[in-house]
Amino acid sequence: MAQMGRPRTFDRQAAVEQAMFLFWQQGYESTSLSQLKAALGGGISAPSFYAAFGSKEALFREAAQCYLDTYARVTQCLWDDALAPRDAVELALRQSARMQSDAGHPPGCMVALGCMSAPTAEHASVAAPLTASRARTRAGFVRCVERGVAQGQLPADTDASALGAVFDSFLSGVSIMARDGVGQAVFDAAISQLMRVWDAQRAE
Amino acid sequence: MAQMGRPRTFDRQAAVEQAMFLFWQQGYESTSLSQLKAALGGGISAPSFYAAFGSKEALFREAAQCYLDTYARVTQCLWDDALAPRDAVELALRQSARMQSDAGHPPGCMVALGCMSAPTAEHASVAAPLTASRARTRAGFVRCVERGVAQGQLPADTDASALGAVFDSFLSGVSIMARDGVGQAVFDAAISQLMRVWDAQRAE
DNA sequence: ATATATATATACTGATCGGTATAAATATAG
DNA sequence: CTATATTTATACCGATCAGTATATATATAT
Repeated sequence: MAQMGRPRTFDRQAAVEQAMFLFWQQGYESTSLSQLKAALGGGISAPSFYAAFGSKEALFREAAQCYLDTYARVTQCLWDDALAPRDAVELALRQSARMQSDAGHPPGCMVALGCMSAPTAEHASVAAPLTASRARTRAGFVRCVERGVAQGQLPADTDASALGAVFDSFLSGVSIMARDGVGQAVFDAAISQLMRVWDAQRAE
Repeated sequence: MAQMGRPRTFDRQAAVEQAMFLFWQQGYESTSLSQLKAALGGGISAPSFYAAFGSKEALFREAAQCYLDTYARVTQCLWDDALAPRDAVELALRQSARMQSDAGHPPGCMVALGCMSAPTAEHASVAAPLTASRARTRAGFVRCVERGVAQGQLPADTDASALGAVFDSFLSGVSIMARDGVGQAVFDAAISQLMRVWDAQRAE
């Protein structure tokens, strides 16, 4: 049977997505309830907001999870053992750089930029899911390097955490460059250069 | 002759530095006047604040300039023609990564993290000096690559903007990793790996 | 001493912050 | 129909936001 009570007049999931775009653009603390209420569902009232989402913090958590379930999937290939590890790294970099440069949403990656989303001590815990996601991606790069070693494509004395950090730091930096208006073509050419770090390690 | 009128009871330059640390940690929008008043000179009143600095925005500009004149100098070597271009790039990376990891101030780089310091449209212009500094550093990396080409250390068909973007994006990413607690030793090892991008380009 | 200049302390401003109390509107369940 | 469940609209809450008016304190200039 369907839901009892008066039905809401806006699409809840669409509203979460609109909130995600606002938080993606401005971060948690700099996005006000007024902005959210004005944007969600074309404008909703305060009681509708709290009835639907509970609080600003709860909505941010939903919006962050929405991002992780969609846009953030571009780096999921780092955990795909069916891919050669070098291919997985390159694919993650290219897919993420392309996503971050796409029109239709704020530039950069909400997870990377989220390290400044809730910078005061008071709200630090709000951005914890984003912090965890950054750690996961970092571990994914390291894991690919370790797979490269295990499969004999990289020498046994390879410093996996250092090589993983090279790829991860580059990718985090793409968010800042994308915010500054650097375009996708530059990222693609840069990734081609960056992959030589892997190949140089291999040749030794 | 000395200053007329009642002397202020706090060190103005020290207060600018304390404000710089707060803005560095939290960004422009997330740092409140209450926090600034409580921190500056061990606690000052609102009229003292406005008499000394004019406004929150004016103080941020001073704090940003203070950063640019001190901590941000680590990348100045990118413009030093007395250095071999490859050495200049490596020195900028190592000096910046070390500075960003230093205790005694917030982790990461205020310029890089400043891309989320004033994320709303209302205050976007406040962070303009930081945006300009990022563009300058980016141009510095490209310039070093171009010097490498001009001096015959890199082939003539080198894509300077792509290679420059590799170094710049990596360095921007260091700010995010430093915020996440990654230590300086990892950065140093990563930089050694990253410099192979230059060497691989040279070998062709 | 008086005038001038600057900084201070106390108190306050309107606007916005995130969030809520109350009650009317609109659906289903029986 | 009535009872129940849920969303809505209007109005409001105390707290904090960045910033200021007024008057007092403390220095130099003459």
